[in-house]
Amino acid sequence: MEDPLDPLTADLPAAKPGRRGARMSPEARKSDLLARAIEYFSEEGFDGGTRALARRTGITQPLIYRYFPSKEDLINAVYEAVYLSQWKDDWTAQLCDRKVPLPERLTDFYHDYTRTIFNRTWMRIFFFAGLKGLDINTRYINRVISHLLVPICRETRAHLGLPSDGPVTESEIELVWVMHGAIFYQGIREHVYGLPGQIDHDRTAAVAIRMFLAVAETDFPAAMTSPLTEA
Amino acid sequence: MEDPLDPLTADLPAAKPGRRGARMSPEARKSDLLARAIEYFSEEGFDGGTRALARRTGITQPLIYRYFPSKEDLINAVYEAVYLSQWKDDWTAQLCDRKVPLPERLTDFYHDYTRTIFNRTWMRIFFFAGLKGLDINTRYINRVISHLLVPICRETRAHLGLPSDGPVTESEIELVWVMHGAIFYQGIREHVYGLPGQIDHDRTAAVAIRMFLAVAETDFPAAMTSPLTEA
DNA sequence: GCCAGTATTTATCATGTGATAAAGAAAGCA
DNA sequence: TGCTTTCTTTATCACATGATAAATACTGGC
Repeated sequence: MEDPLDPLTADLPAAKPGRRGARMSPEARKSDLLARAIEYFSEEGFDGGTRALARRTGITQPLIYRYFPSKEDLINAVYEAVYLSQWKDDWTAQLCDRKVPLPERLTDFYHDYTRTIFNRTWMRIFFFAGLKGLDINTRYINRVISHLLVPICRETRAHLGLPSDGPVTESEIELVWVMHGAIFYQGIREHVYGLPGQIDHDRTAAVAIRMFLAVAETDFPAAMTSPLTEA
Repeated sequence: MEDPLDPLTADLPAAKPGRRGARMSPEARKSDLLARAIEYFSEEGFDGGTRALARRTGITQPLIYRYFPSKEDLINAVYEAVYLSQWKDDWTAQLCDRKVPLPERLTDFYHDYTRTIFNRTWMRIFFFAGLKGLDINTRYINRVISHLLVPICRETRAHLGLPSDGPVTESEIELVWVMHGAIFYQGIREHVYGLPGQIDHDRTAAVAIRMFLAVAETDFPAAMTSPLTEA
């Protein structure tokens, strides 16, 4: 049930440390509750009840409302902890560091990135939120596009010796989506479908990157002047 | 809210045809209710209430229980209609028809396949079920592996002139997953993330197929003798 | 036109939900 | 020790849920 690879919930005691409701400082209680909520909502979805969450946390249900005014506020705190606070601005910088060859940059980036997002809580909450149409999901995707995919397009142009001044087109982004989707889908298989996770992510990501670079060489020139709208 | 591309829910009247509860034959009522349930659960998930479903269908809530003994039975009927009954055995045959060149077979297959699954109801219910850990999801994935991915592996071997007798390895399947995931991910972007669907699926699938075939040429020989377990 | 059959509704139950108010219990400080 | 603070629980509300039983209203056959 618990994912040892997830830094947000990894250090939680198995079930209940001592007896119920052992008095804690507000900060400790709140952060423990938040970690439990991340774990719990990633299993049950946001329709999971506050009573079951309280039981898991080792407190009574009304106590939740002392630390979070409403269930919605608690859910927002979960988003904040799982997505916003785990995003690294380094990723964009890393992708754009032309002192390193692009294939290596992509390999390094996806190594880092998948280590952040390929865990049960991140993946599952992401899809629970997506299905509910919560804006956090849309905003995250837009961030992926603007901070990761578009830079990759620009770096790919440079890598291929193409003129890099014009705006990045939808067609170029679409090519990057193919690579990105192929890699991301591994996490879906493992954590959403629940397939046994014996995939070598780095190795498979390397394949997807090679695939992308091979096709980009032939397709990017045309994609740059695509009739589709810009991004 | 409604998806004109989904044959299962396409011919539903806008909201309520006449007044509430206009008497219908059991067959007509049941099939209408099922179609509404597919549409409704694909929006709200399986935690959606029976009262809201009844309102959408234009009947009262207890009437649902005349046609389906429990909510669970209704959900099972939804699975049956969306997944089991829409699977085409032709797909495997089509993939294995060596009279046609493999790239063309893959293109044709993914054209058909994505026309079946790239709609709001199919995609969303698939993920609702996956997150709930319902076995229908696992069974479907296993079917995809055995009836689609493994055959593609065998056909790829033949296409490349490799010996095709040994068992298909996990490494080979992993390479096919990269292609399959890249294509499938388009549907996720459109229907789960809710991004505006201006993607040319056939065109992007063609890119993924080319990527796969290019990498397969260099990677399949080694993958065939991978140290990983067989499938 | 009436009556039997059945599709549909109204009324209701037991349970579960998010949330609130008041009572209790543990800690810090004089 | 006693008092104040505040962390935690008990008791409870209003409402929603899946499901059942009885009453109603429509339809077809005679």
